[in-house]
Amino acid sequence: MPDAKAADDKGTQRRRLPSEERRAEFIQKSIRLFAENGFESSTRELARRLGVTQPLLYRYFPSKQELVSAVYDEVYVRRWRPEWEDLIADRSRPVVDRLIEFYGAYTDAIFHPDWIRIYLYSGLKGEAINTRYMRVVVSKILGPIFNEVRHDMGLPPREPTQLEIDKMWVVHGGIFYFGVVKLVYQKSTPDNKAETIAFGVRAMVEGLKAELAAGQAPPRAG
Amino acid sequence: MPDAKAADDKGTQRRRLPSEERRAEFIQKSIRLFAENGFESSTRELARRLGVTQPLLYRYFPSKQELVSAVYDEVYVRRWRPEWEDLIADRSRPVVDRLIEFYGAYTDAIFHPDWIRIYLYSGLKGEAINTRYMRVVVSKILGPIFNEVRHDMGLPPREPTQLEIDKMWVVHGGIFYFGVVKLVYQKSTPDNKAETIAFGVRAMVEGLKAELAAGQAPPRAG
DNA sequence: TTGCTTGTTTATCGATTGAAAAATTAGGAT
DNA sequence: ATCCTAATTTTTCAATCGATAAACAAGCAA
Repeated sequence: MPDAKAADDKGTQRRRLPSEERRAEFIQKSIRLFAENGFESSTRELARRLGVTQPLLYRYFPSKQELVSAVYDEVYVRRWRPEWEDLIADRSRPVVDRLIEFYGAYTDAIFHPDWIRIYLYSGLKGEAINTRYMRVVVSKILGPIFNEVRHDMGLPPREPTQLEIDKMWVVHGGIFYFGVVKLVYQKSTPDNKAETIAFGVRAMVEGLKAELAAGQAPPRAG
Repeated sequence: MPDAKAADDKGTQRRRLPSEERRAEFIQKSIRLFAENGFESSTRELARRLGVTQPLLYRYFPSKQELVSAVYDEVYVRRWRPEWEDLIADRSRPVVDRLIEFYGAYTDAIFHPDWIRIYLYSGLKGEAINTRYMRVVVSKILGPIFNEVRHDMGLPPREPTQLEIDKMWVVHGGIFYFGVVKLVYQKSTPDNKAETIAFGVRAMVEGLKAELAAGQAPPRAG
């Protein structure tokens, strides 16, 4: 019994991890795997990457869907930085500067193949968390930006209209989609992220200001 | 949703279609199915929707991958309208007008859930056709727009730099992503497409002009 | 009618999937 | 050493997948 049986144990002897650690490992490797191959990736491939057997997964997650949900939570919820909201609202600095810095930090967080691909996959699946995330973007980013621009123009805050939000989506989504093009389609790293973001921010702020000024101007005859 | 079951065994007697017609039917139903559930959708589900049995597929396509390729061809290649290129280049009209009309027509063609979802799915799969399509966008849309704006400023044409293309991607991709948000994430129809596009086009043209004018200006001391 | 072509179905295979049940074993506590 | 708990593996199952081979049947030609 102390006699180790003829071993294919090789370098990889069976590692025994504390429950919480193993669970975290499953989630981390799942993020990578699901990002690469979508959520239909097999649990066996996942186990293979972890160096364990497939049924072990079901010790930690009652079903594959539960694992997927844990991945969503990690990717969507955990990467949001509450200080971004303060950054946007810091009126001691010019609004364009703030937004350039915000989008720099925001894209630092989300311009990773794992994040972007899981976001796209889950969006295509129609997952509820995706809809929830979009509402967060509107309420924590686009809405606040709208009112910071208004404040910069000396206008009182108000709720943006759907059309105004949609116009902001064009630029916000454009910055995101720039990341998609670079990281997913071209599989490369953007080497001019800062300049491209600055272009987008200026376009958003100036476009928005033009619209708001036109809406504010007295109606012309015609 | 008609449930193809015993009920319509009577009404729908076995339909025998000419080879070409049946093949086209397979492709059309595949577009819908793959758009909904991704390319891992089963051939049995496809056959069910067609009201035929699954092995019939293999009379028309040697493998599922061949069917997928046929879908790509239909969706990517067949929807491109060569007249778009003339529209962008029509110098008898103001450049902003042209671009607003172009993007109106372009989004009329691609703002359909089927197209957008298949585009996203194939992009995530890293299909070669996706890369090819992106190059078409650059050479037939972004590049020409760049030089139309330059012409509008009285500047001679030249190849855009990568940075300039990337900046244009932000707006172009923003318009596309606006469609993604509406059609995929919100599953609704944009009711303000024209105004949103006009906003994007103005932002692209004015932003580009500002950059080109700055690049053109004599260097300042400092 | 008979016969032939071809569109379609029936039956089936081997591989792969998510998942359950039961057997094993690592490793700290006693 | 012995025991006990919990981490891990072995074994297995029922569905489902893409694909093949062979049987069947609709419709035109003679």
